[in-house]
Amino acid sequence: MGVVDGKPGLRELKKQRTRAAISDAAITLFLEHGFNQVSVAQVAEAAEVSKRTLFAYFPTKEDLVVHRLADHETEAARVVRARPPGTAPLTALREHFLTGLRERDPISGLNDHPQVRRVHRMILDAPSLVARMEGFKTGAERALAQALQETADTPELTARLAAVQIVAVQWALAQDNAERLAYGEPADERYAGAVEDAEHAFTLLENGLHHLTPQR
Amino acid sequence: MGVVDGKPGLRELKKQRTRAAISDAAITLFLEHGFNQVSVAQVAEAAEVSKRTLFAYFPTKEDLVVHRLADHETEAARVVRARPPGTAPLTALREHFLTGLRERDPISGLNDHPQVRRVHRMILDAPSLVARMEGFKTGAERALAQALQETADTPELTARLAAVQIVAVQWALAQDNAERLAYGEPADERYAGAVEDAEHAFTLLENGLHHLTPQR
DNA sequence: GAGTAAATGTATACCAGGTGTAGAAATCAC
DNA sequence: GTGATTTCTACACCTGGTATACATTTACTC
Repeated sequence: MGVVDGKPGLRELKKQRTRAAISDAAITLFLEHGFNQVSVAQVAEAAEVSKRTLFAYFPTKEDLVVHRLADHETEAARVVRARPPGTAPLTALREHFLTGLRERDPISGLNDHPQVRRVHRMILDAPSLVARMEGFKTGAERALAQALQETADTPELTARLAAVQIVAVQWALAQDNAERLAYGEPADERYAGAVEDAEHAFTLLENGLHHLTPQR
Repeated sequence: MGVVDGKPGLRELKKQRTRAAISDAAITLFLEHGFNQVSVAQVAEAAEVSKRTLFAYFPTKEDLVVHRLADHETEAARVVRARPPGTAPLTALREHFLTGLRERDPISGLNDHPQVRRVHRMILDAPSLVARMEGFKTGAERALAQALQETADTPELTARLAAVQIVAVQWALAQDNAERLAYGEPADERYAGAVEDAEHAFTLLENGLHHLTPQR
């Protein structure tokens, strides 16, 4: 029953294999023809599995894509929890984001490998997938809020407010990078600007928006 | 063709009437039995219209509900654009939000009329409707970013970052209020706390998160 | 006021995502 | 092996949404 079972068993093994086969078939087909252009029946056929079985492994068509990104949902929360003692949450998060940029982590929007870009394009072209990504943000907010509350001794409301701000900003930064890469800018060329933007964004988070001038 | 036409015409009139009939039938049925428990065919029948006609007026089932909230998508942007000269965007938005609380605007989450609460419950119970609301947030962010950029002489990135933070915070405040009301707290009783929370949130937006202690 | 083009509504059939059911087949424990 | 349990499958079905082809209504022109 547990995730890591002492007795893998033939059953568990086949399950994992089937799951991987379905997921692989799905990604391959989706990348080739587009998410909306491929039916779940086609995916099931390609994976040599019945439609019903497919839905036993992935409750919705969208899950065939997004299950691979599930880990990222709690990433910010984990970073906050794992920060070294004496470090402010925002500092740890900024450091982590900058590391992501440096390593071209796809989540930072700064990875221009064709594979990654094709995945990105596939998601943007399918409204239902975009909606699921939005849902991810909500999950990330909740997890981060809890992490802040528990590890930074922050009141519930403040934790929630901080969490939604942070998640929104990180998301915006990543989207901005991805958008520029989609326009053809190479990642290495964008890197310096991405770092600058990230620094600016985290500074804004720390110091607030009072610089917004009243000028009209 | 224009929204306000000198010649309403019988055609236009009937169209509006049909549209209203469909929308009313939908809301009534959805509130009574739940969004997912009512099929569009039932709505069409209740409105004495064919299914195809229904979809000519509302492109998706969700639109039967959310078309009534479409105005709110650009509300924050309008507030920023309409602020008196010499006023900071955040000041205008805070003022507007507080006014919403005072007037128990449903968008502030502080309206406990049974109708409003039932609508709220209906939305929360239907994942596809929740997803649509998330989409609203995205639209609100975009509109607000543009308003900030155009009226506050803010760089594009800063405007976007500020916009996502502001929208996220307002949404969180409203959700928090709505949640408490859903738990039975009367709006009048919650009012003072809601104002306090809003003030706190906007202060946080203005002054930043540097108060988040590193304490572990 | 009659005739006609355009817009609107309808019936019907269809596609895709997703579920319920009952039973076949594989796996496991003994 | 045998029996119980899980997993898979085939099949039928429901619902949201679209395509087509046709009927009806409205509005404009003369």
